Amino acid sequence: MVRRTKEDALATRSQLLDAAERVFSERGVTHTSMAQVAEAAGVTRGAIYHHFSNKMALIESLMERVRLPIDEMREQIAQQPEFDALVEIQERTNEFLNRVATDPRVQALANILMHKCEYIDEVNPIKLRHLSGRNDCICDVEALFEKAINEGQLPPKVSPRIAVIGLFGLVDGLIYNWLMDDGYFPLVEYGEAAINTYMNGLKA
Amino acid sequence: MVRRTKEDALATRSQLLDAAERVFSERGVTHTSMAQVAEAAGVTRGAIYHHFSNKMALIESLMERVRLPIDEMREQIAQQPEFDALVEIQERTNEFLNRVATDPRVQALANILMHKCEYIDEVNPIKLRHLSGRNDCICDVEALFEKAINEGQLPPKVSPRIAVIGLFGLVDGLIYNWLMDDGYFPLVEYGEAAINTYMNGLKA
DNA sequence: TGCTTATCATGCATTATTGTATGTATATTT
DNA sequence: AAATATACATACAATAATGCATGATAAGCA
Repeated sequence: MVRRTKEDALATRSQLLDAAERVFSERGVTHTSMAQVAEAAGVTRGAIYHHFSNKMALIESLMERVRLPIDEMREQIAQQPEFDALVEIQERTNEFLNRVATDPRVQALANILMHKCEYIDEVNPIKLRHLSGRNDCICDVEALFEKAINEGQLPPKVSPRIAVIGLFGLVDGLIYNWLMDDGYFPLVEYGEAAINTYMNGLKA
Repeated sequence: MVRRTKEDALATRSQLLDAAERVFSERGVTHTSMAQVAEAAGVTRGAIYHHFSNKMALIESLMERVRLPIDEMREQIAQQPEFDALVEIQERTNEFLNRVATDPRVQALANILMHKCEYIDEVNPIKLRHLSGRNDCICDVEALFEKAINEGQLPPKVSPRIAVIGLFGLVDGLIYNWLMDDGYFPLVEYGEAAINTYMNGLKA
């Protein structure tokens, strides 16, 4: 093609990211060549190398694209301090499960991260960023658990640290298994039930 | 080298599998070439291609090597019908966590499966075998949950299906997160606590 | 209006990896 | 003891992917 306008270039960039998201999620990151991404986006490799210096930069941009809405959500939640800490935890996790189950883009990203991407040294920056984002969420929820304990919603013997590690393990594991064998079980229904069970166990 | 005896050949094969396990777990499956596996095993690619037709066959053999002990364990457990279903479930899961945390070979395999291997179409047979093995375990535990419900250890409103999905999600998620950020939390201690919480939640 | 630069396409050289073919020496068989 | 098959090492050809260099065309700007 020829030189397009700036908006067109932005659109091309978006198309490339969309295509990468799809193709990576379908065929795996390292098993997908830049040419295949380009083809899926309807352009040539030249377009990719113009917008992204290499595959890792492409992936980084993919991650950056979802980091923004996540951060927004965290800020938004942080602004409205919730009355009931436990309810907030449950609502957040359920909301998260729902997003994974219904939003195809979130689902594709989760699939890439959990099943279509090898964590090797080269992707360390991406991994670190992912872990850092996770860690922020973990801290949020841990604080909520602490609040719940202080307000007597949970017995004081509960360790907020262990509670949050278990909760995140449960959520991640549910999503991991659900993505691995799609349709094996209804994620939202079973997931909410399992999380409810876990939260009840904390109260006992 | 030269022609060795049959036992030597078997040893070479073992070395190759050991090396593959290590190197795959460290650097990822697709990011590791056959030459690197051979080098780690102290042989050349010729040795690999003599024992395994390609990388997929090598991985399949890796999986086969752990499937045997797992099946043995299942049979062994099946032979001694346990008195207390819930205790058996807990003991099994704790045993599993312990194995992952302490046995470096099990740990390497789990790491490969969860973090160092892209699930693409080509590894479908491996994935299917993995899922089938999982499914057997899931059925075992589901039956145990049913038994626990029938014997009044759990309230009848509990769905054994959902219970087992949640439990496996929890265990897998704990291992997944622990492997992702090694040393982040003590797997056995926190894991047992979280599982205990979950099981208590089922009783409520 | 003319120059510069952004947006891509196309072609090329390099590299890495794979699979196989061949070689070789020894174990195993007859 | 001769023949054969095994257990590898080595060499080679084919493929594919990457990164870059170059080309083309129009947008943005003075």
